[in-house]
Amino acid sequence: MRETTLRDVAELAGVSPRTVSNVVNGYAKVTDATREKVERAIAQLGYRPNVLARNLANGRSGQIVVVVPYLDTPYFAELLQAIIPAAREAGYNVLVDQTDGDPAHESSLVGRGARGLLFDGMIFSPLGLSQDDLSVRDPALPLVVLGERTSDGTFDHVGIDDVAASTEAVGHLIEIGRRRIAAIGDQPYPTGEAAQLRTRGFRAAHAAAGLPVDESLIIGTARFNRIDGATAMAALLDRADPPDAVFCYSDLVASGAIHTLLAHGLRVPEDVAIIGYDDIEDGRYGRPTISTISPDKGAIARIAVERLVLRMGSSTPVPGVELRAAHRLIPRQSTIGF
Amino acid sequence: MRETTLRDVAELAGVSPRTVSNVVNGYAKVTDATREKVERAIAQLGYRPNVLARNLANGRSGQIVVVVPYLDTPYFAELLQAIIPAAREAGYNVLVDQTDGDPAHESSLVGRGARGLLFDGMIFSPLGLSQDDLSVRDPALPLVVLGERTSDGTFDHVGIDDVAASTEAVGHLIEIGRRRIAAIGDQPYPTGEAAQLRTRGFRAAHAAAGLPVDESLIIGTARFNRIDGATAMAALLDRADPPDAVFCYSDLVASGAIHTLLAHGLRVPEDVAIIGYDDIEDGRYGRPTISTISPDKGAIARIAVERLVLRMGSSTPVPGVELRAAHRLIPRQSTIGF
DNA sequence: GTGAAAGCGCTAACAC
DNA sequence: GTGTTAGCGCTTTCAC
Repeated sequence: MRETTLRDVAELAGVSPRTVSNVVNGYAKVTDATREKVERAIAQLGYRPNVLARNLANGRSGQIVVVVPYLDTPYFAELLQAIIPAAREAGYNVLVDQTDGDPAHESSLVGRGARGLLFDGMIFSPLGLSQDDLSVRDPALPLVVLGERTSDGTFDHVGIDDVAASTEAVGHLIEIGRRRIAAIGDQPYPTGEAAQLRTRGFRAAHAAAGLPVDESLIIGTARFNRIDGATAMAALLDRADPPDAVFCYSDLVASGAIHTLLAHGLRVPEDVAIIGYDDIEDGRYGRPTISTISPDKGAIARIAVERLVLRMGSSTPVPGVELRAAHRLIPRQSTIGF
Repeated sequence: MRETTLRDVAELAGVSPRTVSNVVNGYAKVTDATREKVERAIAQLGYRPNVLARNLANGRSGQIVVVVPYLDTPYFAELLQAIIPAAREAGYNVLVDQTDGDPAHESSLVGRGARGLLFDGMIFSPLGLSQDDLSVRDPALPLVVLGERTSDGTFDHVGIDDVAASTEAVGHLIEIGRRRIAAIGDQPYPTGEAAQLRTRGFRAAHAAAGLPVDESLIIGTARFNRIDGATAMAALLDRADPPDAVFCYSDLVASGAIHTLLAHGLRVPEDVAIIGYDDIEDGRYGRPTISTISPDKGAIARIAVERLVLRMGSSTPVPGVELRAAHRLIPRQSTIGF
C-alpha cells in the first residue's frame, strides 16, 4: 500500500498541492476555511510529509554531525549530551561519528564537502588532526571546531582558555603548599596542541610563583586515559624524588594516577595532591573526589550550535571567530582533603 | 556556482546519465572503456553524488537511529560506541537520540512511522516505556529493542539473560560467605522491568542456597545512578543490622554505594562486599575495582545491527525473535579483596 | 489566497 | 552495454 502523499491530500481537500504545502509548513496566508479543509484531509488520510523528498527540494538535510574521537570517554559523552538538545531546539537532528582519533578518518570527514553527505554542518572535536590537516577541508562545509585549536578564519572555534585554566590548576597546587609538582599528559608533537597548552599553563604558574620547573617531572602520554595516568604515576613513584602533587591533563588521567598512588599505599592528598581537568561526573564520586578544572559544557554546546546554525543559514562566507566558554577551578578532596 | 550533477558528468563523458549511475554504483556491466571515460569525467568535474536525491529515489535514507535514555551513562556510551562501527560496516549512518527516560518522548519516537523520519530503522533502549507502550508503535518501523523486554513478536529483542546473570552475581556473594545480602535498584512498577528481573535473580540465588530473603534489604531506587547507590547505601547503614554484601543493579550504583561505605570508614569487601552490573570501564579502575556482571556489548551491538539490517531489507514482516548475548561474572576487589 | 508547472538530482523500468 | 524517460514527493516561481 502506497503511503499517502501531499498530492492525495490536495485531491481530497479539493485544493492544489501548493496550498497543502503552505498549510503543512505554516507558510503564507491561507484562509481559515481552506486550512481547515486541508487539515481535515491530512488527519483523515494520516498524511505525513516525506522528509526525504523535502530534503531534496530544499537542498538541505536538517541534520548536523557531531564528530568526536571516542564516545565512551565521559567528557565527550557529556558534551554530546549537551549538544543534542541544543541542536534539536534549533531544528536539527544529530548524527554522531567517532573517529577513534584516526587522522585518516578525521581528514576524510572534514575533506568531504557538505553536499556529498547528509548533514548541513559539522561540530568537530579533533584529536589526531593538526592545524594543517584541518585547513585542507572543504571550505563549503559549515564547521565549528571544539577543543584546543585556533581558527584560521574559515571556521569557528569554541573552547575554554586552556592556558589560563591550567595556570589556575597548578596555581592551586602551589597555593596549598606543594613545591614538587609533576604534569601528566604532555604531547610535544603537532597533534598534541591540547596537551601543549596545558603544559604552557603549568610553566606559567611556576613562573608566576617564582618556582623552577623540573623538566623531568613533565610526563608524556599517548592519550588521556586512566591507564595512561596509572602508568605515568607508577613511573613517577619509581624515582628517588617523587612529586608531592600532580597536574593531570584529564580527570581520567587523574583517576588512573590516584589508583596507582592508593595501590602503593600512599595517601591522597596528604602524600601527593592530584588535580584533573574536565570535571567529568566520575570525579565527583570516587574516593577521593577529584579536584578539577570544570569547563562550562552547556555553554560550549550552546555556543557551538548557535554558531553552526548561523553558518548554515548564511549564503556568504561567515568569518571564523574564536569563542571562549567559561571554566572554573573546583577544589575537591584530592587536593584539599576531606 | 552550481554543484556538478550526474548529468554534467554524462555530458562531458559523452554517455547517458544511466551509464554514469551504473559506474557510480557499480551496477550492471559497463565496458572498461566507458567506465574509464566516465571516471575521468567524474575526477575532472569533482563530481560527488547528491545523497539527498539518491535517498528520495531509493526511498531510504541509509540511516538508523539509536535511541538511549542517557548518553552520559557509561553503559549506553559504551554500547553506542560498539553500535556505530557495526552500523557503518553495514552501510548505515547512525543518528543518536536521547530521551532522558521521558515516556512521552519515547512513545513519540516509536509511534512515528519510518517514513515520516529520516531513518530506516531503530535500535531502541527504552527506560520509561512499559511493554504496553511499546506495542502502540508504528508497525512499519523496523525495530530492535535492547535491554530487558520481551518481544511481542513484531520486533526483535536483544539482551543478556538478566535473571541468570543476577542469580550468578548473588550466588557469588553467597559463595564468598555472605549471608545478609541487600539489593539496591529494585523498581516494582510497570516501567521497571529491568530491575524486576534482577530482583528475581536475587531471590533465585537465595532459594538455590536455601537462604531466606530479607525483604527489607531490597531497596528501590528511581534510577541506576551513583547518587541513588550512595543514598540507598546510607539508608542501609542507618539500620541496626546492616548487610554484609550488596548486589547493585548497575556499576554506577555500586560505585555510589562504595563511596558511602568508605566515607563511613567501612572496608570493602571486608565489612561489606559489593557487586555491580554492566562492567563499565570505571569499575575497572576505582579503588576497589568493582566485581560485576559483564554483558558482551560487542555481541549485543553486532546482533542488533544484523537483525535490524535484515528487517529493513525485507519487504514482508519479519517475525520478532528473542536474542541472547553472552555475559560473564567478573570477580574483582570489591568482593574478593586485594 | 490559490493553482499550474517546473524543477531538486538521482534511480530504474523499458527499449534498442 | 547504453540511451530515453518517467518518476521519487516535495517546494516554489510565476500567474491569476
